[in-house]
Amino acid sequence: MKSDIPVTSLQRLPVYLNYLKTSGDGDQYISSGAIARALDMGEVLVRKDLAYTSAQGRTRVGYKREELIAALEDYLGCNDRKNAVIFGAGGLGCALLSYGGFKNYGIDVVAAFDNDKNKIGTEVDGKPVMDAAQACEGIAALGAKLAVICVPARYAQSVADLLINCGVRSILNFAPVLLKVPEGFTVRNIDVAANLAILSSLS
Amino acid sequence: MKSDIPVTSLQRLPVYLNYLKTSGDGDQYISSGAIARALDMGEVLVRKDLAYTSAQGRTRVGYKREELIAALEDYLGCNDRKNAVIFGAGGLGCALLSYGGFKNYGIDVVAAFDNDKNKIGTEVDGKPVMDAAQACEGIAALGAKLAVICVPARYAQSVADLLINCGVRSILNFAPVLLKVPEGFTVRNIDVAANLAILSSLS
DNA sequence: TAGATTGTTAATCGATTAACAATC
DNA sequence: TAGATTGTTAATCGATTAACAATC
Repeated sequence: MKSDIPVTSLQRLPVYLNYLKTSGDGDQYISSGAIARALDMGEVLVRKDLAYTSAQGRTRVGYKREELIAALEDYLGCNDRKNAVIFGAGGLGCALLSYGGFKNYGIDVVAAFDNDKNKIGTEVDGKPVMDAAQACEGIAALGAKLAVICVPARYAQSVADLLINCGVRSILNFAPVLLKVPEGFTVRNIDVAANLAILSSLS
Repeated sequence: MKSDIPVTSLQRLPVYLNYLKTSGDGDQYISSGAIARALDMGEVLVRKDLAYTSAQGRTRVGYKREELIAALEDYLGCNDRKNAVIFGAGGLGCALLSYGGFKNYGIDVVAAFDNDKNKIGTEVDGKPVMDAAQACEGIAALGAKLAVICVPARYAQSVADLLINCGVRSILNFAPVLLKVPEGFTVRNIDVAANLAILSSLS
């Protein structure tokens, strides 16, 4: 969709958005310099990043706060409703089912899938845990194009294959394995344990 | 500790390690080219990354699998036992308390802290949820230098301030805010919702 | 030996930063 | 007007890739 923006820039846009949404100091305008200082970045970088969106700065005053938020939300697709499903209703999967933060980005996490008989049929935060064996029908019915993999590493690739088959386009993968997906599909990985290990190596 | 390695390289080391640990095909040796193909990377990059560790390749045959794993584990500090605590015993915090993946990196998640009276005194996977008001004593007693912040965004900075004060050196932060910490302390951020939003922007 | 592989030096590429003209 | 700010072009920096000598 946004093929021209570097991923590094794209990754910073939610940071700007979060900052802007939580830092209203009453002023209608905010400059790239003020954002840069608050987030400890270069101000040119901020302007470059913001230039990928439809945001228009005004010389002398900066960006209109409200417009900038709207431009970021628009660029990040926060106004498009998208359904996401979770695969694996363990601790992490259930935590994500009830996490409220996705709605800021227009994402509804609508269901989880699992193959544990004891979990199937239950609800978490009003969202159903469904039978993994019926995942394809479920995903199709829900129109989900986004999925989050929260199963143990050894099952992750087969879950990914299934998801790809069911019409999911993008996968957020918490399992510590590299998933192979066909051209045109997208995966992002979050390895929590590795992140903590990296952190501890750095200090 | 490892101030000379680029963070980009450091971030790939756990990927190599996971791959090596799960891909034993019986062969005693593995080449950088084989790793590169499996992980879809350049082979020179793999060799450069591995060269930061104590791994020694052998011309003609590649790296001895076992030695390479050992070198990566050593470099990443998997053999040093480190205690970590979780701040915030909500869904995510509890999921991390019972997540087994940290032990691969020598990290023991030993306790969580919360200020909810109903949670204090309970256990999750045999690990205690303790009173946030006693966090400093607890962290000192446990000798934890690593912490994971799983509280709502508006509390994250004050929790970080507390942690810094209690002797924590490194923080993994799941709250979507930029934490300010003094020089010499390290923070890594994981914003799950933003990751899903980025993913959906990419497709 | 010929071929496969490492490890290193040089070249390229991409992202960040610096410089600066334009604007109000 | 002078000063502050944007947006863009040029320079720098760092990471990745290409080239290649050394090795067995």
